[in-house]
Amino acid sequence: MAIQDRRAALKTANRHAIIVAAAQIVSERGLPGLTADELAARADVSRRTIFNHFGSLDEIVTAGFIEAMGVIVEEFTAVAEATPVGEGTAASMFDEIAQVIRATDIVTPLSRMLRLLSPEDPMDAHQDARVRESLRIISDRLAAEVLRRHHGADPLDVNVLVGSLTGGLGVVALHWHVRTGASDDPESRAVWDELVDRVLTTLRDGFGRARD
Amino acid sequence: MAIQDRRAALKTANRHAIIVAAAQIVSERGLPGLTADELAARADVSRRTIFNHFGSLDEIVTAGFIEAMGVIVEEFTAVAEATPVGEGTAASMFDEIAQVIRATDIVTPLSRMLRLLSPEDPMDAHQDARVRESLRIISDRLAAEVLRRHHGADPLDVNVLVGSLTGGLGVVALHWHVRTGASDDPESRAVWDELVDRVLTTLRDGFGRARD
DNA sequence: TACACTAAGTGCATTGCTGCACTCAGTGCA
DNA sequence: TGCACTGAGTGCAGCAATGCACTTAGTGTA
Repeated sequence: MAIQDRRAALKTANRHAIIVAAAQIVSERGLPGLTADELAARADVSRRTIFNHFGSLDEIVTAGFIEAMGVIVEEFTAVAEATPVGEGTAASMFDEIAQVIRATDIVTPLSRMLRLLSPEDPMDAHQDARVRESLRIISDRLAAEVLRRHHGADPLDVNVLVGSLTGGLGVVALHWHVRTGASDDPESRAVWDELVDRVLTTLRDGFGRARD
Repeated sequence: MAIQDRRAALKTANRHAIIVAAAQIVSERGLPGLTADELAARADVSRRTIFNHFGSLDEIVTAGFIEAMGVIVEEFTAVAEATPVGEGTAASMFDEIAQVIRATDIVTPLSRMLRLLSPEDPMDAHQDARVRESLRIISDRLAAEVLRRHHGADPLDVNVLVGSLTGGLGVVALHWHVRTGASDDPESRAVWDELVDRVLTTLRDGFGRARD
């Protein structure tokens, strides 16, 4: 990692300041409360600078999303690395991933992320795309981790496994958002755990055995 | 006073940061301790920027001197404006100025200024020029204030009066520097007051009556 | 319905900062 | 005494931020 010169450092810092300021404003007032002028003032840059870094206000919100996403990925990685390697069967790989998912604090960053979405219509196409993108990132990361641990595993199997899991997680996330408003409190966390358990159990036992 | 745009504001702030940082470094290590690299780091600008603003390191020290000078002038002005106007005789004008001088906290800024000078040789020509310049500024300011208050006063009389006073003050300042190292503490302040009293008394009573 | 206003976004020129390479002067050491 | 090193200062080009004017789209009001 090369040492940044002052220019690169300033550019990076300003980009970050814009993202952070946007997230704060949206958090306080919602998306309609985000204006370029106020964002510039809060980020301590000129308005023109905002558009030097980003094509639109919407893009900044997405960048905030991706940053929060990065937090989840980091957590996943740390927990995954601390999770014992199993036998390499499909079931043991599933259990490893399930363990990682359960052991990772997803609610904190997810709550922050989902609050960046419009509260009125969490299911609209644009925001759905954001959630999908996030899940693709997580999926890739998890698959890479599993393949790293199990050299002999068939990549297709792994990707199907991981894809199914994260697909289920995506549904959970949106369902949880609708149900709890993505607030971060003991009740919403209980709901999250319950929903996660449900999906993990269903996927582990298979859909053919569901709801005996 | 026009509102500065961000560029002008940054330029001003950087210039000031350089001056302040230089004063700090010199205060801690003396003039030989001032290097462009360290100054840049402390002022949080690039080294090249320093020379965008100033022609030399020496010029920065002088700028710091002039800034401290500005503080003295401001104090003088404030105290002078709060001092009652006398009858307009030479004696009363002298007393007004003497009152201003006594009522003004000169030691604080002067201590800071003199510490910017080389501690080894406070009397060398280059630094002497700085002190002279400072006294000329004060002298001009005082003379202007006296003439403002006394429209009927002869400018020559006023300038002789003020010039003699500030000349005497200059000697006091350097003598005080040699004697106390320009440190700012109760002892050095007592020395300052004693020296000032001495000069004021001598000038008020005249040299012919000194040391009865 | 037309107009005025507001705010996002764009184009372009300017500004001050910055990086880099260089010169010069001073210093220390073999 | 010559050389290597260090640090102040200089020249020049590039960079990112900035200012400013403009366009476009959306909204509200008469």
